[in-house]
Amino acid sequence: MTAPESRKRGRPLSFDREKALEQAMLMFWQYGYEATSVQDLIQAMGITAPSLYTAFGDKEQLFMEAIQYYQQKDGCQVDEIFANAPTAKIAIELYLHENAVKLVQPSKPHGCMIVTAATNCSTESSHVQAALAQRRQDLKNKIKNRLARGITDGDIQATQNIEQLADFYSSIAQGMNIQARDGASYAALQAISQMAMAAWPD
Amino acid sequence: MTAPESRKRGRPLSFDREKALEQAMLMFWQYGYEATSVQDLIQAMGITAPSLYTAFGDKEQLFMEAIQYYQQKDGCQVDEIFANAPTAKIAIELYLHENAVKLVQPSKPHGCMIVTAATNCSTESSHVQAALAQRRQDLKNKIKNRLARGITDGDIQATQNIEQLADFYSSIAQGMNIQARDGASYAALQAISQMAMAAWPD
DNA sequence: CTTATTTCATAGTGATCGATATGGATATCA
DNA sequence: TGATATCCATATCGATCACTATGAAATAAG
Repeated sequence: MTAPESRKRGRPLSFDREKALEQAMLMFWQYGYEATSVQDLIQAMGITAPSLYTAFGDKEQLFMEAIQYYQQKDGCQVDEIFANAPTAKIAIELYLHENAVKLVQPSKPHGCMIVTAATNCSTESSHVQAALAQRRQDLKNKIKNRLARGITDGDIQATQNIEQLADFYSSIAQGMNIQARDGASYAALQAISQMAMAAWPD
Repeated sequence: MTAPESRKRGRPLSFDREKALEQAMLMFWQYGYEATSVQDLIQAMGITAPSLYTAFGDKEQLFMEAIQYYQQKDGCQVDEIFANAPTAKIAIELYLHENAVKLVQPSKPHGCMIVTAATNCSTESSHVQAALAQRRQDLKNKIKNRLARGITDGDIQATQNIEQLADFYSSIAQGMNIQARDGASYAALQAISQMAMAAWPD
């Protein structure tokens, strides 16, 4: 039903759309949604304001695309980790480790964009804030689902409170995020995640 | 050496300075430093812009005063808790409990102002951001000192890694903060703090 | 070629940002 | 009383906010 991919008609883009998006992501990641001005963005992306608006819609749509790009490139690949881990405990352990790695990547902003990029928002950007909160909720649900699979697989006792465990370990990941923002090293983050695993109910 | 408290000369303030400060704190607490405009502030405080500037200096000084007011009125009284707790473990336990209470006070913004109010900042407000980071560091140091007292008192083994424990429990407190921001109940926060205590190295 | 389509660069939109100049109002002090 | 000091109300400052109108430049289609 879809028409065959035809060449676009008019003048072609004079910049790499993905590279521009990456630069925008880095700015949003470091400074957050509202604190990053369009002026900051076009400077980092190396394009002019009209180019930004024709290529990405507006600031909010650009941010949403940047979030998506972040999750693909610099976020934890939690689906893959959870699918491949043999037990729920190992799944959480691997996730927290991956989290520690991603929170302090060299020459990238420290911390997690999903947690950090829209915490201080005026009422006008409440949907942006809500969108990130939803992504955090999605992660917590994935944790919960992986724990439930642990019960099915038999490596978690059925009496365990899955909801509570999911709350705890997503809280751990978010606490590690603040620590990373405040300058914690990879080793310090890894120590936190190991201590958190000591609370696992064997 | 200081002169006796003399009545001020000119026209007196027509508003309650402390109540105005409290309203400013609530705005900053909910929306953060940069996302709260001076317009928002004077509306909440019930005063005009010139009154704000003569009474509080500028937006940044008002914010700093609001932070101080927050720590006195709505923050965890950690010094008192740590001083009175009989053991380091009980000290941390009581602190996390107090934290849960303060994070979801009814008819107040959820979460901790010190953690939340200046996470998304442009470069112009980097000193505000740094000031809050310093307060978070202060708290971690207080935790570390209380743990060190535990070694002195004999309720923590001297082989324990104090630094690592302090990192972990301040990380827990900050993770609980994000959860509270995202709508966690007091019961859920309390469950997180109890799970964190399960990681205590007895 | 002409025409249609899209992007580019320049310049500027109204709105809001934090902060203030001005002058009248209200207090204390002598 | 008059002098001094401080505050309040109005109006507004230049700068920046997100965003766009305009028209030239660059491509594809016919």
